[in-house]
Amino acid sequence: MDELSEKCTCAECHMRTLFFAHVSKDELQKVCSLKTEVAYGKGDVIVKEGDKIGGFLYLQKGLLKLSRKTSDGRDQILCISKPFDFVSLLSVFSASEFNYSVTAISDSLTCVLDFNMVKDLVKENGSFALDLIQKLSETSDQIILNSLEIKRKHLHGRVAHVLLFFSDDIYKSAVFELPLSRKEIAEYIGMTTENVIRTLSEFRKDGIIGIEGKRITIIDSDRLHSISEHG
Amino acid sequence: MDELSEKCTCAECHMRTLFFAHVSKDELQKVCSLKTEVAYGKGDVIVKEGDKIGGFLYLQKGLLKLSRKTSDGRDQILCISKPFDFVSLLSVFSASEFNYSVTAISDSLTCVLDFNMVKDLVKENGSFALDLIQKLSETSDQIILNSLEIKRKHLHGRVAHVLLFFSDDIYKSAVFELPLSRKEIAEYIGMTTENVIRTLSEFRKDGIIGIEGKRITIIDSDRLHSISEHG
DNA sequence: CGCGGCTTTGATGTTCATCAAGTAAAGTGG
DNA sequence: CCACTTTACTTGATGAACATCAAAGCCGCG
Repeated sequence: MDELSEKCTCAECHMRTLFFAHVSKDELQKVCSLKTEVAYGKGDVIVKEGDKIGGFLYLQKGLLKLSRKTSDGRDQILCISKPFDFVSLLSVFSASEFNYSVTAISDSLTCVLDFNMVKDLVKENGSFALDLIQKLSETSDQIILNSLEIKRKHLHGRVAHVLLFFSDDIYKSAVFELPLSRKEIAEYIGMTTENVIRTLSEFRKDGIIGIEGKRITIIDSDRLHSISEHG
Repeated sequence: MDELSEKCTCAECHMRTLFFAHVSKDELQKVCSLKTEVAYGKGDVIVKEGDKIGGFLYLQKGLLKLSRKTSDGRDQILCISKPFDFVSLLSVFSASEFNYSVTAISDSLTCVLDFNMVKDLVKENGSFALDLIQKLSETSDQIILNSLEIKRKHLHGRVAHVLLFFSDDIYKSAVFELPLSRKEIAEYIGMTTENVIRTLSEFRKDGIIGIEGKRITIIDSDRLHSISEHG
């Protein structure tokens, strides 16, 4: 118990309420006894596409990107993941290797649990199994829906979409530091770097946003929402 | 037992090996006792976006499309689902309403289980829970990966991709009847109907495929694979 | 300090959506 | 069963959206 709370404050871990709501103290202790916390700096690769799936990965703090390499050597970003949101649940249960790479796009803290422990917990605790299924389902729903939304929009709409994602969903502030390079934004929404930059510049010229390097200020949020929605 | 095998031959149901591998005869009987089989004709709407999630739906025979309406009134098809593949697992566990519509694109037979029964089974049978999680995970992985593949391709590659999907994955034959209209293909791969037709015509002129209405013949499969892969 | 990667802008060409117009096929009501 | 309507399919012409190419400034880092 003491040892547990020394390693990390599992007792106060947000995972407990969200993910382990139906897990007893004893069960939690068992799972947490074999956990490892790892800190990553911005840009660090946490998982590489094709890596053997070892542990069950959970994001405590920070931001990650999930990406894969296309057969012609370019990168595609499938989603940006924040704590609570996606627990790198993708393909953990369906494959023996990761289908995607995971990279920290801001300083991050992960918690790695023993995969077999988690599997045992699923087997033994039906309520936890249901919670896990729900979380997994939500995660994929979100990715699929988001991907369809981006697909249906034109360049301007897509860039607006990304800006609003960071402003509304991640930072909850009109001013924020973009954690992605222009190139990464392009990889995320499926366009070229040049056109991302061009579109951002146009938004600036039209007084919709302010840009100082990576620092973005949303000036006319209504307008940006309208562009995101109707092109 | 007799009654069970009269309703449908649950004992031989393919679901049993794939999905219910770790479910006992008694458990299976309990779940199957409350099942309903429903047949649908081509074009029939099985589930409409926004419908309350009632049962746990499983495809026994046929082909379905999953689609949603965009805010500007167009349709987007997210995936084509065949038996075994996607068990309309999407959003069943994460939402109270369906996020997508489900429509039969060929004559189909579905099996509807009581959702609470399935949930109980998850709670009581840990091995089934793991099987379900794996299936769910595979399904979403497939959709996400497929969506990324389509996204990275140009028109020609996308059309080739769809043709090969039906030829290689679904019908396993060089000759087949397209179950989708040109318009639906367009909705699936994110382009206009006109350009789908134009691209098909070009493939025909180049001697890559044969077209008689909905009947497609893959003549030069290698070439089509190459187009799908490298544009 | 110089090299490589990120950023920016402009010019150019390609890809693709849109518009228009016509044919074929399939359902509908008298 | 046939005229009628609607829906699916097809082709061409045009312009808009977007990628590509080119060139230069900027910044961090060894």
